[in-house]
Amino acid sequence: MPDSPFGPSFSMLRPVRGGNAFEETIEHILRTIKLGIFAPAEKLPPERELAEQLGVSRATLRDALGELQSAGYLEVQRGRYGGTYVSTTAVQRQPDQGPLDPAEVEDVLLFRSIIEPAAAALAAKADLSAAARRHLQVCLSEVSASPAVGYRPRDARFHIAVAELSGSASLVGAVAETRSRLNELLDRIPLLSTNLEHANEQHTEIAEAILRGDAPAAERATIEHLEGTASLLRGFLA
Amino acid sequence: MPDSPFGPSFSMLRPVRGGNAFEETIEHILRTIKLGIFAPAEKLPPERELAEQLGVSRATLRDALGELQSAGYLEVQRGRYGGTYVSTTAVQRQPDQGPLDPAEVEDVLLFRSIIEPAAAALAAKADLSAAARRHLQVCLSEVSASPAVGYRPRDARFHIAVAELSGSASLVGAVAETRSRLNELLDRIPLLSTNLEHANEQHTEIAEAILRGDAPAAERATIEHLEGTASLLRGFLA
DNA sequence: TCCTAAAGGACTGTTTTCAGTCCAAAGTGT
DNA sequence: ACACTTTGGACTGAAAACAGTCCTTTAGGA
Repeated sequence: MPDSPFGPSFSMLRPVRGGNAFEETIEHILRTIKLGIFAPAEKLPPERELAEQLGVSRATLRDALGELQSAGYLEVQRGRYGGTYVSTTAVQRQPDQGPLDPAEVEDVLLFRSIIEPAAAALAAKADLSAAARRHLQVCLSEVSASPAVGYRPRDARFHIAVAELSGSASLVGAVAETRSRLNELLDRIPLLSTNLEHANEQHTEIAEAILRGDAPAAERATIEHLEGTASLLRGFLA
Repeated sequence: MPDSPFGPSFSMLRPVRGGNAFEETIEHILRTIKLGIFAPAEKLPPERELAEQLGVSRATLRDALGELQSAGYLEVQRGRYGGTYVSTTAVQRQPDQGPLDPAEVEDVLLFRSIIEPAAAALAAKADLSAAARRHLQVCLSEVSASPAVGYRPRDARFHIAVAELSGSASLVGAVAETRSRLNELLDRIPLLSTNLEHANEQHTEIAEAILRGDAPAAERATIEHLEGTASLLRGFLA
């Protein structure tokens, strides 16, 4: 079995784990915030519960929460009916002005262009409950009404909502994970308001196609929408 | 933001890590063997190197290797030019006769039906090097020539090879991971030799379509091939 | 024949992570 | 007012995982 460009390497040299539990926990929570899974002012589960869900000890979780708190992402209230809340005053993110890695950009865009249209098509084919339809509409209206500040998490939330309607847990995971990688890249380029308008129109088109059960249209609209992000991102490669 | 069927739950309650480093390492190495990434009689990298690649300490890695050794998966030779080798005498796997989880079966099959045809189509569109073409042919001939014992790893290897030709690292990862989940399911049902013949024909069809750059044919052949596995597996759900 | 290099084997002390326990704060209801 | 409950906060001892060091085996070459 040759080793040069193929061979064992690719899946073997991959680290078994991302890092230590402390850092991984910070990353994980930060990601859920940036993906809009926890919106500002929303309450996280109690520490004991969250620790169990994340599979880390409460001590480790608390270290992570403490870090995020002092970084301004979380606010904590003690006592009964207290808890940990996502900070409403969005953390001022200074654009991470590292250069974009072209290979990473292409990889994310390509993978995304495979799974997201498929998710949209599946969602359109699915037999959606009333709650599901409402969920999509809520996410759509929230992203449409969003100002530039705080747009990205709501955008991500919408795309994940589409994946959720597909009914495939693996797809949801893949879309969320890929979106997270995409966010890292988008954080390095400016947010243009003309893009937002286009995006909002396309989001509406996708949602409508899904709600009326038109799978090909949902797929096509998603492909078009992704192309917008793709060319935007590619434009900043040069 | 409602919580009932959607909401935060899905990505938050996911454990940050799979378990302890020791068990994760065992799982990881075992998976690479079952995926055919390391073939029997093949030598693993030296412990020091492997430990670094996997991101675990050498002590932990050694614990895992020791476990796999006493389980019969690995054989160890000391001294210069020694090393850790994949056991040639395949471990007699008693069929894990737990019942199949229908939700898991459907999830794996659905996700697979999205990414593998896409990977095949991309591979066909790609501008393949001579080494790449040869790699695919080698994997094809190895799986075609394989007896029933040891078929699964070579089958997996072929599918992963296709994904590798797509040139998308994320796709390779997704295919490998999904295949690993599929293997768990396939281990619970018997291996029928008529299926092998069909599978071999379809593998050939896929490989030929890719090599002549016929993306639609590669995609179609892959879809057909996956349907075979899908109906086989669904047949055992009842 | 002996030396050397490359590999696995074994040990040690430190850091991280854990499970478990108890404390402190702050609403709610009687 | 008071007790109760739910939450975060703090501590402790044990276990896991780590990095680093040294030992042992073995084949090839001087």
